[in-house]
Amino acid sequence: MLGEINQSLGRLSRAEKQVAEWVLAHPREVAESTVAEVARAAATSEPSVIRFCRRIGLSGFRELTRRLTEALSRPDSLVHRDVGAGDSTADAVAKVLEAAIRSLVDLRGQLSKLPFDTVVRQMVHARQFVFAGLGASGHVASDASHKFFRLGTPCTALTDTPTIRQFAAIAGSGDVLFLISKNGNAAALCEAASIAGNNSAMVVAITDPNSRLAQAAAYTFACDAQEDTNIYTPRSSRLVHLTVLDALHVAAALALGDAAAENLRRCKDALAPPA
Amino acid sequence: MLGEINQSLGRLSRAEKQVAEWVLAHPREVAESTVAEVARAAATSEPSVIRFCRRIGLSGFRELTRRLTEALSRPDSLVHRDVGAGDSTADAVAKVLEAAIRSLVDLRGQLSKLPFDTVVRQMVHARQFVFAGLGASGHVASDASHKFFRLGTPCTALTDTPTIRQFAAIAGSGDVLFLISKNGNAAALCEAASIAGNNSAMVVAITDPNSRLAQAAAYTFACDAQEDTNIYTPRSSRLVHLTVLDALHVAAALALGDAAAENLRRCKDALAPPA
DNA sequence: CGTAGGGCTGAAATTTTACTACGCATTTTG
DNA sequence: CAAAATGCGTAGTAAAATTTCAGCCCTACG
Repeated sequence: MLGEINQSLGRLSRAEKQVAEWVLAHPREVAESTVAEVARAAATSEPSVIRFCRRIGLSGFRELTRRLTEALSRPDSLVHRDVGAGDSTADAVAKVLEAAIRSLVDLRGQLSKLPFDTVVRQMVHARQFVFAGLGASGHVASDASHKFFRLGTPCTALTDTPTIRQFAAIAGSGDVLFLISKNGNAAALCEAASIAGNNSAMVVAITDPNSRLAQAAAYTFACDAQEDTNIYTPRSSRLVHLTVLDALHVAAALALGDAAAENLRRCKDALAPPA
Repeated sequence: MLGEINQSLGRLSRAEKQVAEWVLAHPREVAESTVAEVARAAATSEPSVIRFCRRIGLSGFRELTRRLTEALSRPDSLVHRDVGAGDSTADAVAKVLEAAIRSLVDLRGQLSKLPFDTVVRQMVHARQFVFAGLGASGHVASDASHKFFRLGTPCTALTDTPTIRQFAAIAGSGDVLFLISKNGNAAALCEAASIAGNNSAMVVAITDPNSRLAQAAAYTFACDAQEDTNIYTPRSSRLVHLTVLDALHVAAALALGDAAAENLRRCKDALAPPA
């Protein structure tokens, strides 16, 4: 849809082109707007908006909005563009959200390559889970710990370098160490991975597949760290990491069976006591 | 969407139920119809159609058609089923991911209703940002604080009840208090919202729109808390909250202009020093 | 058994929105 | 340089969405 508009840009007259450009730049807003609003936004008149719709082969404005909502509700049809200094609030918000959705859709496309099965199988017998991350990934680690402890297996989150180093030194068989990092080149994490691995702990990295950390870990959940040349780009990787851990959590709960289910139920009741 | 209608069937009156049933039976037709046509097809009057739309939480008929075309053009119109004890690891992982994507897509559908513009405009002049949340939302608050401080405005995260209470007591003009909660019925947060509001701080809630907290706050980012009857369901609300805050962060950065951009750039360099 | 009240309903009025007719202006062309 | 043509926006029209309001039915209570 948006592609077709782009293609016919050459055949349009001045006012129509103004409309087309606004539609291309703000499709989601247009999908919820009225003719008058679009006309004002494109600095032209209402008839020009209608004429634009006709020119690209639609029956009228109603069909334009319908087609746009259709096109935009396919999660995979997003055209990701970076946020720039000229963007309006609505533009920026929309772009951030689309980037977030896209990163999860990308993850979905790679699911079959991720070692969920293997890792979960080993988690069932673990003595404890340890989640380690620095900076933003530290929050992800805390969140994970906060979630996994409900399964009944002991959990900790480590969010600073010295503590992670110390844990790696005392890690042992039965310990599962999750190392979370966006681009996976923090030296402390890589060293921790090797050391803990040598101590026969199970080391799982959630990071970029081409990183040093990924090499050092026994298992890796590959989450491509798209380079952020743009200062405004938020770290969508956090979302991906959180979601991977969510999935691991659910899968582990299932693998652990009734005992874990019972623990989860009790946790739920503890928050909202049943009458 | 269709599921929500089905769910609220019980709460509808006779005429509204007729409309609901017609919509459920012929969603595709409704998406392209007018109010009059639907009224006639459902053997009722136009106002009843409108009332039906309002009753299920929409702003009017236009939004009903928009939502329907969205729902119908979604490639995975497979009904999301909860994770169950019989699921394989791969099934469970796929479902978790599907739910995560869906929650963000839903958020995107509601973007225009969220007060990004208003809130950002006031954030520009803020003296400090304070993010408060309990439990899992506490991690979201920490993450937000960790992110917003890069703009140059002072930031804190409060993640326990007594601290939140104390801050509300001393909050003042120029302070922006973000209260993050999944279902928004924690008493401490609600009280903090009122108290801080009375102290002329700006109170922004990121929570369920029907909650007490949403009432108590000056501005609300409505994130529907889909009830989790299922013990395995992870809290997708975290993802939504994080993403809302990501968007706010970027929008605020743009609104703050060059000074914020410069701060962001310096932060980036601090992590990866340029040669 | 009657009546007051509340809520539901649809006819009609109102407002909003999409679309059309027409004349002016600018460009195009012989 | 004149005549034609094309495109543009003002103003109007038709249609659609939404609100208003009076009647109705059902319930509650005297």
